[in-house]
Amino acid sequence: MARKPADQSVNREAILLAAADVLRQNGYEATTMKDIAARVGLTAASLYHHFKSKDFLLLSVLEIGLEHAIARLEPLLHATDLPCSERLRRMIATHIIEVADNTAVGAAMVFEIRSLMNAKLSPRNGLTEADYAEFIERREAFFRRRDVFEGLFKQIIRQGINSGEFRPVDAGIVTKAMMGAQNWVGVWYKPTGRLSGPQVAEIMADTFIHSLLNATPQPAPRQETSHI
Amino acid sequence: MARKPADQSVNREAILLAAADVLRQNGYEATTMKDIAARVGLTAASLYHHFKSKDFLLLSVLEIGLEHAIARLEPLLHATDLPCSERLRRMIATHIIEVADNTAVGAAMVFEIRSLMNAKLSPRNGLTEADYAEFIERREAFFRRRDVFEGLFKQIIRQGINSGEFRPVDAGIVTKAMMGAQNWVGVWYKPTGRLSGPQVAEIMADTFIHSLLNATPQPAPRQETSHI
DNA sequence: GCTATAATCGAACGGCGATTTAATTCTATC
DNA sequence: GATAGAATTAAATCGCCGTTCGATTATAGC
Repeated sequence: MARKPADQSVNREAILLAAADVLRQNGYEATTMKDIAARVGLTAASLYHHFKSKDFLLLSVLEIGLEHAIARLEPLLHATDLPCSERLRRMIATHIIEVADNTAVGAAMVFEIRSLMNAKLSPRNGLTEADYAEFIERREAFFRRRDVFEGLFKQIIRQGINSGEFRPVDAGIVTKAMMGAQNWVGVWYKPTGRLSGPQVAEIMADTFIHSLLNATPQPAPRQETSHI
Repeated sequence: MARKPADQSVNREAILLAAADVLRQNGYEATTMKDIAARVGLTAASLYHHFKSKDFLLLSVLEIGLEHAIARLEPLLHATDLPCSERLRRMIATHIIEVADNTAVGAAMVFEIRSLMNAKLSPRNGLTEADYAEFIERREAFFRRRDVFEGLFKQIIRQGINSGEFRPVDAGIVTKAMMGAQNWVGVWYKPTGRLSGPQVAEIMADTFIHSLLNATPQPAPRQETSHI
């Protein structure tokens, strides 16, 4: 009957951050409400004051992560004073730095989407009809936004191809390759590793830009051709 | 007390294939022994005749998938009559075709490694001390083999750089990018999609090869530089 | 201070899933 | 055709997890 004497009021955002972190380590199914609650000094029951269910909590985590990522990338896409290659380079680098910096949200984006799709909820159980409808709606909105996110990269690639700056490639597949490489960073990157986040970002961005440029670029590339 | 009149004797391999398939759809934690058993017309209890535990089952799935992949790639690495670019191209394409063809094993490789690491087993519970030791040992062997797999790609990149065929890049990071892009195929690829597995494989392989080649390649690239 | 509301808690409920057990059926071999 | 071992099963165990509920405490506005 007693209650924790600690400071009250853990806000929604703190819970979401903690959840993202636990989720990255354990995955949705293996993560218990107790785990998440413990990270913010609460009990599992308390979480239900902030979120309707575990599914809604996962959904919220993914939503803020995705919106954050889109918000950072969109301005870069529209920096029309820069050539496509430079815009794309910055987009890739920006996102990778973000993923390396906050692997929680990044990795969650990779791994937990399947859990979201398989979310086994039905109007029965506790959930209200309205709650069920809300979940379905928000989940579909999320997938639409994910397509938007991917579209940011696809757009700039197409633009570069049309302007002749990039060689003609299948923009869809190249985009998928980028997504995979970028997402994967959240899985293997460790802050204690050989390279920093920005360093990794630069190398990867360079790799993809190089794969898109024509064989005869305008500015001479600074590079030795041969060395033992 | 009765028993299924169906054909008896479901062999180990059939179970592993079924498990890989269910695993890809649901993930390790969300997959029940009952799910796997149902795919091969058995009950959950029957699986324990073939595997010591769910953890061992997962481990076995990953082991065969990885060995299969390595076996297909190793010959290509050692085809020294071909230039590095061609060898790498074939390695990438081969693996992507494999992943697209058998998304089960491919996706499992991506997703379930975390479950493997977090496998919450201890000598207590049912597990024997010996069983526990065996699991730990096999798991570490698996991770070593995974490094070998990744090393196949890293090696050929380094070789190409040393021979001057590839431009100097950070082989480690480029390899990670390849791993991410390749693994990701198992997540988004659908046989009913716009492109076939081999088509996807060719485009992706081309993308990465292009990112490695020097600006002045020996054979003239066949490509229009500009088009409206 | 009083009251409404927000935030939290302990405890209990209900279900499900991994695993065990003991029994049953198949299959091959002698 | 008896027997041993392999393969399978139903049923029970045991623990955990999501969720609910009623009660308790903090906080803010009056």
